[in-house]
Amino acid sequence: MNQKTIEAGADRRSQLRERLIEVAQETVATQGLAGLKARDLAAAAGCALGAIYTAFDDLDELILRVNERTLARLESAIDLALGDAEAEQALQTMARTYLHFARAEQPSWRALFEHRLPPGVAPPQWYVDARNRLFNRLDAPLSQLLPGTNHLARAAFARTLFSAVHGVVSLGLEEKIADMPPKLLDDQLEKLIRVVADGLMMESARLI
Amino acid sequence: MNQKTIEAGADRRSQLRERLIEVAQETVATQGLAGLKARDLAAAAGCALGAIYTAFDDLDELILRVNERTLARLESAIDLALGDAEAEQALQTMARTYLHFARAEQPSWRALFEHRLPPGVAPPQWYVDARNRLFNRLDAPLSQLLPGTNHLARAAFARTLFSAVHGVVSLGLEEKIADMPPKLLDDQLEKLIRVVADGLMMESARLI
DNA sequence: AATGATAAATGAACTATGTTCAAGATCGGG
DNA sequence: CCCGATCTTGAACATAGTTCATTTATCATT
Repeated sequence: MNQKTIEAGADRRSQLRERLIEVAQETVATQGLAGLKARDLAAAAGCALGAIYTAFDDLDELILRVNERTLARLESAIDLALGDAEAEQALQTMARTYLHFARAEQPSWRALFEHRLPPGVAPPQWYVDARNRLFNRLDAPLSQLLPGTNHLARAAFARTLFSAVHGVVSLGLEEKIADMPPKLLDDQLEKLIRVVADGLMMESARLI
Repeated sequence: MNQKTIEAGADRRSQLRERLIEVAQETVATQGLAGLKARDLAAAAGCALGAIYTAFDDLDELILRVNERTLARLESAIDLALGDAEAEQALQTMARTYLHFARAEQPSWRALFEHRLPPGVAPPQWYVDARNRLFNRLDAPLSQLLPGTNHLARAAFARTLFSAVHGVVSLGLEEKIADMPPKLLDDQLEKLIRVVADGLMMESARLI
């Protein structure tokens, strides 16, 4: 087999991958992770059941690819919303955008956190990287709010703040706990950021 | 059939329920929700496969009962740790206890949030109540920190604060993102509470 | 104690799902 | 046009939760 053949094969496979990711993404967006079934997926993508496994090791890999795209959309939404706001405003905007994104794409967003790899299996590096890019978005506004702190400390707190916001959004949108009027959730998230920003400024002041 | 027979039947069934909950709880604690299989469960509890469905409608109901117990243990751990600490210290203690509990019983704790009911199915009231009891634990310290606020506003923020702490713990313990040294997580959680407590005091001061 | 009616328990069978792989289809080079 | 290498296919397998006809146990009555 010559080079051309190999490329043609690789190309067909990557076209199939692309189609499967798109179809899966659509399913996850409308029916959530639990709605993703190998047989339905194959039917919707117009390929054989077994073909899925020529494009991906298993459904976990496909799900991670779908999640990667969701993370990319989330990143875009945040970048778009950010503009050149600064410090507390930037944090407020990011938190609000995160909440809006989660609301607008609830099943896809939930899939980011619902999906679990088999025990002992580490997520691939490309996925870890995609996630870390999100945390980095917080670094600039935090360095404005906390001048003079070192990068590592800020990165750690950036992650903490992201997690806190995620927790509020996550449990806030979960009806299992108690349904929360949308306005209340908006306000609570804003309050949390305001309180944290105030608290951080107090920390800074204390050190002077 | 007379009354006695009915009672004997109900009693046997409730003994079976108890045994199943205990065995399931053990499995969830060691292998997580994903490790809970109907056939293994029946074998471990020494009953027939079908007997599970005489005691519970389905595995979801059993899982909710297991989760109810986990929530009860979490409540106990928090009450025990609290003693009569006040305001910020109480919040710090609760957050720390929550983190410790999550670490000590990671699979059981994770099961609280991993488990999803089929779409459209609401959780039973007894489960919602068990969850709300947790949020209420935050009310007393918050009312110290925010004197003069009304109960509803405090309850809303109590939930927000719980969610924020949960987010930090949840993503902090998740290796999928990036593994976090335990000490760093401890410190970050403490910092978040300190910052929030400071921020809240500033809010209060502003109103005077 | 024996009997029959009623209830409870059982586990084979059914459905649904991810995954594999032997068999067939496809394709390029000679 | 044929051969061998490669890719594609979907039936078959493994493993789930759930059901229900059958078996077993229980208990009031005689």
